[in-house]
Amino acid sequence: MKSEPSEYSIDDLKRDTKAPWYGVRNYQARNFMRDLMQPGDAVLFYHSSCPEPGVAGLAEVIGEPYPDSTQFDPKSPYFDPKATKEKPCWMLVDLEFKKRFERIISLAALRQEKKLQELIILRPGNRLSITPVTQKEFETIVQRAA
DNA sequence: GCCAACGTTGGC
DNA sequence: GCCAACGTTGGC
Repeated sequence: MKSEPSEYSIDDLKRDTKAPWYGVRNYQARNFMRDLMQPGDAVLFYHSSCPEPGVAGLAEVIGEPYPDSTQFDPKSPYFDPKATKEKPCWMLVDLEFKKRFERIISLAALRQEKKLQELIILRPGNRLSITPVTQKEFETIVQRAA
């Protein structure tokens, strides 16, 4: 899951311990979250749009997906006039902090790893803020942090 | 349903 | 700040 550290970083999650992942407004990313995520799932926390983009740590999904309340709030930048409480459009999950890597696993390092050639986030032009990762990809990345 | 214009993302 | 790659919007 991507986040701009100037908005919300792994250190923010460490401080808060838990956080709702609100503000996803892309259908494909929402579908991954809604259809694939389950409590207990491990999450790679990725810092984007920053001096050193890369995987900054680990989190865990701690509940079923549920409606993102910011879509109903006219004062929120994530307000969506098409959404109603009867028919919510956008979902979120709650995350719990697990680990902050001592060093960021940089995007450059991810690109150098042959086992990660299929990683969605490395595909040209990919901008999705939430993407699935295979078990092997996950293990390869976590090993790099050791 | 097509497509041009526009907005956003995100690395560099 | 630039720019490529998308996604979204809205006229037709």
